[in-house]
Amino acid sequence: MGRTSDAREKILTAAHSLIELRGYSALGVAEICKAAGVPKGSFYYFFESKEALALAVLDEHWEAQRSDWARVLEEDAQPLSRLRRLFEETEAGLRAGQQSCGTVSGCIFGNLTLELSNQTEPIRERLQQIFDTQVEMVDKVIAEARERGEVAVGDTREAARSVVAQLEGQVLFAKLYNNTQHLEALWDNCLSLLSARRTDTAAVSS
Amino acid sequence: MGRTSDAREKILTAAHSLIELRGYSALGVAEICKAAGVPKGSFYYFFESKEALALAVLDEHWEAQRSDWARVLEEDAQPLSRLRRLFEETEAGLRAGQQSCGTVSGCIFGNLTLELSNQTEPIRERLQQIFDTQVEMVDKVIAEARERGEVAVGDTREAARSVVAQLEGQVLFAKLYNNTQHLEALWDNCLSLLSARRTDTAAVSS
DNA sequence: CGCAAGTGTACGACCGATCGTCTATGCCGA
DNA sequence: TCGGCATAGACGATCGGTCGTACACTTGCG
Repeated sequence: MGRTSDAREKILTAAHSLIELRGYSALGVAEICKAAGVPKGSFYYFFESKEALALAVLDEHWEAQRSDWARVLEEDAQPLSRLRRLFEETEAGLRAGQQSCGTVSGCIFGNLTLELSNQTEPIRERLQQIFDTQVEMVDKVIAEARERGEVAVGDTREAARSVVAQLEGQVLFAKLYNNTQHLEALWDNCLSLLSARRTDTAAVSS
Repeated sequence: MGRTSDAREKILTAAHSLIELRGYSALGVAEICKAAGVPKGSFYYFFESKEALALAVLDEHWEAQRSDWARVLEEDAQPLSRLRRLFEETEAGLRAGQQSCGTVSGCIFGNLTLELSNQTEPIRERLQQIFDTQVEMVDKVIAEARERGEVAVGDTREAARSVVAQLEGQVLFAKLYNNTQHLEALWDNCLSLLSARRTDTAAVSS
């Protein structure tokens, strides 16, 4: 018997945009079903629980975003160029989202991290895996750039973590002010984070 | 005059730690009252609504944090030294919170920003004011450092925003991994963000 | 000084709505 | 007719919020 209903996909799609827009806890199953045009009674046929839906949304969206990131970061170009393109595409994506729904919804992974990582262990674990992979993807590019002598960082992993942290922090601001303008600083800041430190830091050590 | 009660303060205290721990939407008024040891019926005598409580918690916590920041940032020391102390104290505060409740609760402002800034306009406005002030306080120190020739940034305001963004991003990671270790990178990253950019960026411009 | 009226504080019970979840059953293709 | 996909409806619990009232304390009159 093949599947005869696309209800699961409709729920996933609706849940994705609603969670992005309104978060997880403030969202009801009934509201998701209504937005998806699926009877509420069907929800628990397709998903074990509301939490299972959240995990499915995370998986689906991460799979899409990961392939986007991979496409950009594994291009045939200079490593730093690829990194720059990543920021440009991220910024463009957030702008597009703002255009379509009037509001900067931010990064769904960051949003759910701050909302749920201390609430449910399964979601925290999934988010950890996602950010681990994000950092690792950036790490590889930074390491490549370092081999070519384009950046001079000690610990590429830590540098990658800082770059992703900067990204999440700026996206937080973009959401708070509903303004994508400051995201333009991302690339410059990334370059700064990857620059060799000036050695006069001893002047301000305690 | 009628009876006096410390219920309002008890509610504020309990709400503060519970919101920090579990967020806003997932939290019920009844749960807050139970933790505070205050009858639920009293809640709406002291607060107009759950949202008004959240605003009061934000105000109270920001007032405390702002005086902490002011104390550190207006010390009689080199500007960069003061900035460094700010990070050290922030890290220490997060560590202390982790010790006391077993979990890194992160920054309550960042948490509520991602959870609520697209939900309720009053809370968004308050959070905007808070982060505006945070950025401004950092801005002043950076400007001072620039006057002394210790950093070479173009737009001190934008630099301050990036520093605060880096802070929020790293705190997000600390919460996600329940690990304050990586917060040690904050000071180095701050220095990087405030360093003059190497001028070979043209090599990777598109 | 004593005591009741008046005033504002504090609170338990309860509201309709909605929460996430489940079970009994309809329905359709094979 | 049969089997399993899909659904309607309702479950108990909890949601944010309201309301009537008992209490504590001041005040003013006798």
